[in-house]
Amino acid sequence: MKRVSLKDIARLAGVSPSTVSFVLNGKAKQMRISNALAEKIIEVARREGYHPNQVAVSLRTGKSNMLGLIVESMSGNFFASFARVIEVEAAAHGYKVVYASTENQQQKAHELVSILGHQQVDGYIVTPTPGMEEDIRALAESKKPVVLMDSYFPGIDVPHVLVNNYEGVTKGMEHLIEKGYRRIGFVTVDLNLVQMQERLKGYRDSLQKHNISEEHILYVHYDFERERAIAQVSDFISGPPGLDAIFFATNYLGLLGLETIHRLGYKLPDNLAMICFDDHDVFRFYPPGITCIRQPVEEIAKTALELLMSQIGKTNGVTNTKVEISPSLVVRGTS
Amino acid sequence: MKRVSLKDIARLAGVSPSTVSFVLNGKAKQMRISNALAEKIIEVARREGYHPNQVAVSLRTGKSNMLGLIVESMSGNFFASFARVIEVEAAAHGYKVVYASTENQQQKAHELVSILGHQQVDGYIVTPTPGMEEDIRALAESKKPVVLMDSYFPGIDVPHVLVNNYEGVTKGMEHLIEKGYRRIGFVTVDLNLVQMQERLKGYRDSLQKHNISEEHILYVHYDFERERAIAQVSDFISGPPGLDAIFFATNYLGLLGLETIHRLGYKLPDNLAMICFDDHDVFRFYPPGITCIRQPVEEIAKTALELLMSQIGKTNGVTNTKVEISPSLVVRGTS
DNA sequence: CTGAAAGCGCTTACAG
DNA sequence: CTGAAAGCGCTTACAG
Repeated sequence: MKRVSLKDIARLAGVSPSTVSFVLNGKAKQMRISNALAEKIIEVARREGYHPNQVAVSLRTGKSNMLGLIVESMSGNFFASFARVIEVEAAAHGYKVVYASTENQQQKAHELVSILGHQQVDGYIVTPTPGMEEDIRALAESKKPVVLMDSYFPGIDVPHVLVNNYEGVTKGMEHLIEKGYRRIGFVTVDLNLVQMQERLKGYRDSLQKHNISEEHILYVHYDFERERAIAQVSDFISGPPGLDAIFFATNYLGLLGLETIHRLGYKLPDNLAMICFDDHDVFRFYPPGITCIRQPVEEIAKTALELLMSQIGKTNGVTNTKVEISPSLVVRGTS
Repeated sequence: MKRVSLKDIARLAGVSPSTVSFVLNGKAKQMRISNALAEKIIEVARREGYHPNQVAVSLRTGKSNMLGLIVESMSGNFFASFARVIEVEAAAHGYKVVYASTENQQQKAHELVSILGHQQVDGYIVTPTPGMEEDIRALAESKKPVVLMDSYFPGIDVPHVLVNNYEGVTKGMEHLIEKGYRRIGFVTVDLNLVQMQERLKGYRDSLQKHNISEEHILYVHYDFERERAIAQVSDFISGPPGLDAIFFATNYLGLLGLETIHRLGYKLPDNLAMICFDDHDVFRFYPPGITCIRQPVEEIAKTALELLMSQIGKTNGVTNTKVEISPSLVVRGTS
């Protein structure tokens, strides 16, 4: 049951460990080792079921072949989809992924430092929360490969990839306006995040572009209880001024909208249109007919990983790259 | 920007690396190192921001302080909740968690072997799928700490923890019967999994116990397209024999039920009751009034981790332990 | 073409 | 009480 080591293979093949290492790492040619010998070594390794001890490799090379994925929360469909894509893509590059969720302010710093401190990962993909600014800065300054996603810090030069929030909202607004809606409410959250600002701007610019002067914005408080938020949303939907469409600026807000629909017994004000900026996959829980601005998670994830890989590849510092992915408009059909 | 090593600390403190190692690993007493010296060393380490290189520790000790969590799918609320609990609990024991999802048959074996082969994790928590039987057996035979959850293989002696499926279904059935429902349909999946068998048995035994002879079972085919499944479920709900209650045996089936509700425009047959074996958290997407048998994810996760830790602790072989957690009945209210 | 040797950063018997 | 030394399993200059 003992694991076979490189040395074992060397002994079995009658060569030195160095030779085995060269062959198994594809440097046979380069080291001008005869084909016959190389094949023999490979055969022995295969037969004995040899797998290099990655821990030893890591210690020796200083690379762990692991990536750290730090997200806000592990419960949530967005994370789930995201993580899966990252995992698959990373595997294609020969990397494994270690996850950490920040959940709350305190822990996040700890997690970061802990993983970082032990230098066990070769790079990071992070969904930053407002409190992480300094951690990210530290990471960037120590020249660690990092990619931010879903948000970023305007003051820090780190590559980031996110959905084009502005475009998403304007797309949705165009859709509504084209269908004749005019009294369009916008439900957002009172958090000072850059992506929220962009979404709000999209709403306002769209109205302005079409000469609609009525602006109806509901700011849901960041950390109210759910019930209170639902009450707010419910009032917003049902009360004056008699909106004919509602735009939910986030996934979570859309869910509050869904709950409101439930509460109202699925009896919405006549023809009320609902549209929502969707993370991912919550979509399918909405009733048919609801429109969503879908975040292209797969694309975001893939892009983030590419960005990270290119950083790891060159190792010579990090350039600030911003990639914005276009979201698409999807109408919840009956399938 | 160079990381400080143990040797650096030793030099700075004017002692040998061994002494530093002893002190930092809490073996000062045991090695009868003077308090003064120990404190000095600790102070130097703190000041220099020393963190041991875990890779080196792993190589030397043969322990990685990492756990492998292998699940069927990373997208899904069950995984998300589960993973979070495991992560937190593992951290409390000083372990990190590496995730891998099997998604499909081919990859799973690969993943397993790959992680296992590189001996990078100290133990495994696995949600087994039918095809993994041999992998699990191999793991168990090599005396690796493993805990199965959510399912298990009757033929393999590996500790496992799962919800008490039988109890869950009977609980739900009692609930329905008590409320006067008699024509209760059971929607299940035609997969030969031990937990499905137990759920079905719970349904049948409950009927029998109350002398209800009408058995209405819908077997939804394991890998049909979604539309076809929905059609089946829809027929089952609306068609003869005029069921007055439906029991969905899994989370996924419950979602098909939800979709059916959507399709029917929320107009269910009069007073039709729906009950569903819920993984986790999908619950909140259902309309109010629906009853769920809730899997206590947190408890399952914690138990699984405890089981794993105790195995890792003693290292002397694995005993077959089965832990069944009681699920609870929850009615989706308006909050 | 191939091997002996150093070294990645630790831990831990072993010898004072 | 404390230090010198071996060794975990690899990779990679270096020397033939």
